[in-house]
Amino acid sequence: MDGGEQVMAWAPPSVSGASHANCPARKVLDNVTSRWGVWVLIALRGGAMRFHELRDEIPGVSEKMLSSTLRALVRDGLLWREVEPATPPKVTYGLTPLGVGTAAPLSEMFAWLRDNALDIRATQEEYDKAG
Amino acid sequence: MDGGEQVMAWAPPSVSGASHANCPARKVLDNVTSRWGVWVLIALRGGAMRFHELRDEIPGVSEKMLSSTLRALVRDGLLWREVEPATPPKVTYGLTPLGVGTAAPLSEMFAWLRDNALDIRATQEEYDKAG
DNA sequence: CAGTATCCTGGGGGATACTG
DNA sequence: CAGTATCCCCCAGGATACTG
Repeated sequence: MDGGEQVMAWAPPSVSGASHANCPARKVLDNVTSRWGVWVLIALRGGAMRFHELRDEIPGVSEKMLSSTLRALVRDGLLWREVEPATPPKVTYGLTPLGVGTAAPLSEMFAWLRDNALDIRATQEEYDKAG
Repeated sequence: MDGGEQVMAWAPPSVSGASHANCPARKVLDNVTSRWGVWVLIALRGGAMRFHELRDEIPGVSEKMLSSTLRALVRDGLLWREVEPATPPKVTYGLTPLGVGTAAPLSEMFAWLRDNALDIRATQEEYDKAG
């Protein structure tokens, strides 16, 4: 995808208790929290899906972006990809154990946000009014 | 920030069990999972911080991006902002209850990724080798 | 069906300078 | 200290077309 890797030996002082000394997880986090990565992970919690099923399930995603998002997540080991040789071809994507552990808190966070949508709206309007 | 709002009345069929019918949380999710939003939320779990403390705590962030990230998260109600009138000025940011509930799973996910960093690296190299 | 290939644009985001 | 203002670049990502 890039080849430049860029592990970013960032060694932060501490980052408030989290203490993530060396951080190769950073790039992965970027993939996970990428525009479409979030939705792919959440969507696949319901079970493995095929390419076009995912596309149809995730509103607004283009095939190009879905494709590259999937590739990145497979590379990170969060997703598996299975090709069934046939015509027409049949390709299935699903969460690996690593992906399950990642998707779970993500889904939890999304649910939290969704459940508090009304509060959020209110706060936003307040903020905009009182600019 | 934009004024265009764009609530995206997306009404997806289901998105695998999550069933997030209407989704104003989407924009918020974008803010949360934005390049720097993640790190701000995680950093503030350790307690409230001042602007420059945050800047120093989050490697690579520019003041411009930190500023706009903070503004967005305050607007969403995930952060509070307190100004202590003085010279020099003193401004503090912290997690609201809403922010705590958001940052918790986020932090959990990050920890999971960090704990599995070695597996991830291995999978990536495997992937790259086997093109 | 499951993708690539190609072209193109908007705005995310860095660098720098300035202000209350 | 805590930001804004300005300039500008780059690439994430959309549209469209094509292939095994």
